[in-house]
Amino acid sequence: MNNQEIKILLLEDDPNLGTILQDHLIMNGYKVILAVNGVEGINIFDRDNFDLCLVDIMMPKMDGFAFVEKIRKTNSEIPIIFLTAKSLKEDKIKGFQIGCDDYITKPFSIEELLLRMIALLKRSRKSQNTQKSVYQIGKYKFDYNRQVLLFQKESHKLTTRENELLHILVENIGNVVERETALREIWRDDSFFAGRSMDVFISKLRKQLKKDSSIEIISVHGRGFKLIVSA
Amino acid sequence: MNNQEIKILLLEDDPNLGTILQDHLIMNGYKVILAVNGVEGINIFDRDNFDLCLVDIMMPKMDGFAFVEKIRKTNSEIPIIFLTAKSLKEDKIKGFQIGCDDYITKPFSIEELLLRMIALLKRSRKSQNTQKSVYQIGKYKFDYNRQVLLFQKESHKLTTRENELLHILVENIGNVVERETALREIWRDDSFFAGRSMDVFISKLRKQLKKDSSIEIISVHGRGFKLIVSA
DNA sequence: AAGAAATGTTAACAAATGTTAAAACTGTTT
DNA sequence: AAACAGTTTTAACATTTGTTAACATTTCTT
Repeated sequence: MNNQEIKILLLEDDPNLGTILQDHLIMNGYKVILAVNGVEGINIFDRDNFDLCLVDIMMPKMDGFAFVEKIRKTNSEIPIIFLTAKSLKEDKIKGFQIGCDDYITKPFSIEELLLRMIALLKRSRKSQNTQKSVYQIGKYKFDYNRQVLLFQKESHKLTTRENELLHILVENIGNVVERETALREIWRDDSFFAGRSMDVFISKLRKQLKKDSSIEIISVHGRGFKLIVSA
Repeated sequence: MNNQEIKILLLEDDPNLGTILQDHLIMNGYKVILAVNGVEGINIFDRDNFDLCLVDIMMPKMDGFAFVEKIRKTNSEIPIIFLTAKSLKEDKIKGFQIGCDDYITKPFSIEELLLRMIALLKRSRKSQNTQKSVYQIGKYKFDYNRQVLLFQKESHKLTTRENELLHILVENIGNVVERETALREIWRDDSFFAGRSMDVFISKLRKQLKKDSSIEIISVHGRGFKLIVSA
């Protein structure tokens, strides 16, 4: 799939920022429709088929939250990135995030926005594929879709976090998974506490993979973790 | 590695679908050999060196599973994508997946197939990189991936910094590693203090390599360090 | 030879990670 | 609404790792 086919709905009431963003995104190969408030956004959204929404929260007539609330009723899948002013409480945004969502605080660089868009699009495309993915990890089998870890004949259920974390590790087997990358992808939040939470799950995974001593989750100080399976 | 070098064995008994797939894949730069059943597949597979197999499950003479079972006996690494009819139980396929495998349900788009192929090829190439990282340093063995230093039967864990520093030294064994090079690569910072930190780790490595007196980390005043193993 | 700069070494401290358990949260049942 | 079972987060404490400071020694410069 190519960028040229990806259609973005951009909701931004500030005409300056709006057109600048639109220009940059178009330069990067996306199709972008700009709406200046929630009401207009809804109309446009219903008439077309978008792959991603960029939504400013503070807008006249209908704000970002109201907009998202509306479209979520008919479409629970489309990834949304909120554009927020710094002042806004993070709590509120987090409460609003559903499924494939993320948020980014103004002012932000266009590069950062692009990175997050790519991550979200990749993820949402993945989730469309109902199939896929049994991995061999040493003597274990890991079934990502079913969230189970198999050792010989014994199967063990993984929790959501365990499953996601093991998935990102195994997808990058032999390579370092940066803390920040994992936190962004799984926790959508790279705060201090999210980081500690991740450490807890690393510890849990290590326990669950203990039956094969050739498997190790190595911590790379200051960067992250890497999963290795030695010969 | 380039697409032009990637050789694919395609097993598909339906001549229509078979040649369509072959054409599309060739247009995308792959080399593709088409076989119409398992028996023929085995013969071709044994005579050549493929990077990926696309295997239809339902085939006359020898079906996809039987084919894979055969080739897995001699080659446990090559990635395989099963092409399956919708009716088939997912259980059976999943049970079959080992290591770098995936499957895709007919009908599928060529784009989706290409995406999965790329993902698998990337992963299998990575797992190749994972393996070669053990260096002999005098009487020691140094395993960069596992971050361990082995002397006779005793293994000693290295910290991340020790590991990185020893790695850059051993990769340039006999040659000077410039201070600045190491600092930029490992510390990502060539300030005064980072430099002192590096000196500390050089000191630590010297201690850990003391058991073999033919190993030396020589300091080259004003430039950096070099690792040498005499005789 | 004397002073300056670079390196060697050790130890104190700061920061990151490992681990366990309690608290908070979620969804479900009663 | 209370009780619950399962999951995740937060807190606390232990341990490991990395940085900085201090002082010793070596090397270079003049």
